[in-house]
Amino acid sequence: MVMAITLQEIARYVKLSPSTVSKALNDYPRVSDETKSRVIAAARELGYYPMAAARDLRRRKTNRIGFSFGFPNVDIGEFASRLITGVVATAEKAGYNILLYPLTGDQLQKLTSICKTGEVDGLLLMGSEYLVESVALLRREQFPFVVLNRQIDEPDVAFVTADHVTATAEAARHLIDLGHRRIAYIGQAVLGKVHHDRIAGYRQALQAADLAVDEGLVVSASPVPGAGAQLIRQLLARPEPPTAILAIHDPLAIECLQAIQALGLRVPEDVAIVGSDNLRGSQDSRPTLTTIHPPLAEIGRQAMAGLLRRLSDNSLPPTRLVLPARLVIRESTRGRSSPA
Amino acid sequence: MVMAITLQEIARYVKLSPSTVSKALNDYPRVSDETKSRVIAAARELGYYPMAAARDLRRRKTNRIGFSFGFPNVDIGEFASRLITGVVATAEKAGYNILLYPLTGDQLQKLTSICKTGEVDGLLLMGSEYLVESVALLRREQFPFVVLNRQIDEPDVAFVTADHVTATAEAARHLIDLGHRRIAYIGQAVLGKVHHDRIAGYRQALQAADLAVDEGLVVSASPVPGAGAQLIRQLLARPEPPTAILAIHDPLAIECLQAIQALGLRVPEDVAIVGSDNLRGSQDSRPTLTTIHPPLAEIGRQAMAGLLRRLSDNSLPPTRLVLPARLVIRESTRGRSSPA
DNA sequence: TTGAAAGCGATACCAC
DNA sequence: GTGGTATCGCTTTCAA
Repeated sequence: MVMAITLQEIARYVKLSPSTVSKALNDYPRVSDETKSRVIAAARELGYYPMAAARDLRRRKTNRIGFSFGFPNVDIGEFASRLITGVVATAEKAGYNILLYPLTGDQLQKLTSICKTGEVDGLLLMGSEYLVESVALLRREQFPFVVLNRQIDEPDVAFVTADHVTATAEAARHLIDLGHRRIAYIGQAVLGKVHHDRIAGYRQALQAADLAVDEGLVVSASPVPGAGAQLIRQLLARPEPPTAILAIHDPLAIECLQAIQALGLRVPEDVAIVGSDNLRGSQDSRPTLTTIHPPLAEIGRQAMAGLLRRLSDNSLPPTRLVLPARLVIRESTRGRSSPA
Repeated sequence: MVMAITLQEIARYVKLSPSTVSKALNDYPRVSDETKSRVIAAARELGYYPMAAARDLRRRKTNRIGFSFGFPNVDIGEFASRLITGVVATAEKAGYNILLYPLTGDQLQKLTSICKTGEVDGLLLMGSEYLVESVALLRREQFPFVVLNRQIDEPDVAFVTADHVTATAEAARHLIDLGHRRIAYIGQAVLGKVHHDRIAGYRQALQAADLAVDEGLVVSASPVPGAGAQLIRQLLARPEPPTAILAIHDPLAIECLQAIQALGLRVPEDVAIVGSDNLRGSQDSRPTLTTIHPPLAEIGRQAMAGLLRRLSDNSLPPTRLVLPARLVIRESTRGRSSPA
């Protein structure tokens, strides 16, 4: 890697002091137009780019934002990549770059180090098992951060998420409108708040329709393959089996769907099913899957924008956003139609 | 963000010079064990983490690796995220972090700046429209990099990719073994070398089976939705329509599959179809999709490992790896079976 | 084995 | 409007 040009050399080249050159390049107010253009020309000519480390050290600012996520537990699946896509788009426009922080091992220690090394100016935090402790830590360190896809109670914590409660209620109501009376909810307790939000939405819709909640129909699957299929078999073996299933995310929904079909039942005629997240697979399954679509890229964009706002003026109130999620109705509830 | 502890303060605290403290923390040879442990204890006690910018400046090394990708053209879909997952896993173990570089606008200028700002020690380059120019530029700058998922001719350029030629030949042979004689190839010319590699594999398999290549069956779709369906209709309207399709990637294959079904034909009975990349959707389609599985996470791991090797000793020969891709046979060629 | 001092490359304060 | 100089926090000779 060939030695790069420094600001000093530009200064010598144009016969000006380094400080003036710096000012010219950084568009300071009191530099003559002529000087400015001469310096800029020289910089371009010599192929000058300021060395990041030196600049960061002096400015105490890196123009980098961290994106943290559980790993390999959470890993960079389609879900995270949709978030990142939005994050990157907004960051890019503002001249920021994204540094990936997989949180393995001692997550809290990792976070501490992120705060103290000053490698990034702020952090986007994806829900992990230690979200509560992580939030507490970052708050204590007064490190700028925004939580992705989780709602946080503490009023000074910034977050951007989808409205899981309302979306789930809407999904349940959709099923109720179709005549379903025994609707099961299959969640994953490991998903924490999202899990509870969905249950809340589920209850809300049933109550609004004057339907009693059968607690035996509200279940949690462990996050291992096959757990959903197992639960489906148990649910459908009940004396009064459900006629519809709400699953906490699409892969689980598709696993359920296939388990239902394996039992010789038809979807949606015998059992209807709704997933969540609108992952690619939900369009490709047969029947295609009705699912909740959370605007993940938009969550990423808004979270990034909120973080940038906070960095530019930390007296601004924290960004606390619950974006609407919409229900995408497909064949798994509505009945088959001709392929789209 | 609360002011962090510096090495100076540790030094004062343990009544040693900053240089000694630095050496103790960085595990230098000639520091007494007692001093070392005292310093380490103090650092832990005071919650010291070295400031990244200062360290990077002095060391001329950041322990960061860039991951560049076309954006939004390429964007961070499932494909890129599988690569990144491997990259991150390997980087993490070696104490490196990944910085995302979406290449928008003037890609070559972006690359130049990546080289010269010294923000990262090396670069993983995902194929983009300007891959050839990008490679030339990085070579000229003598910046350490490895190309992902593309084979590069210049012998000193490092890359890690899957064997598209052999994999495509294997897929074609699979179809031939099933009795197919008129096999179409639907690619996307924008994918450059991969596109040509697949065609080469396709020809190779046909020739090996003494089948003539009907050039009318080798087509390229533009990368817009619906382009594949359009081509399918044209191909199937020919006097001698193909009985099997090789598509360059799964989304295109699924689009074709659905277009075939929309014409009232059955897959695989009337037309068989093979995709590539083994994306999630390929398991969920009906029928499920036979597809080529490139070991993307492994490509990411190997590329990262190769880059690290090069950074530790740049006299080592460049990592040039073509990893085997395997054919995953599912219902779209084999015929339906009971759901897995 | 420890310490003093130089310096990495930029920015920012304060004179002029 | 321009320049001198200190400084950001750390590593790294070199001398003791």
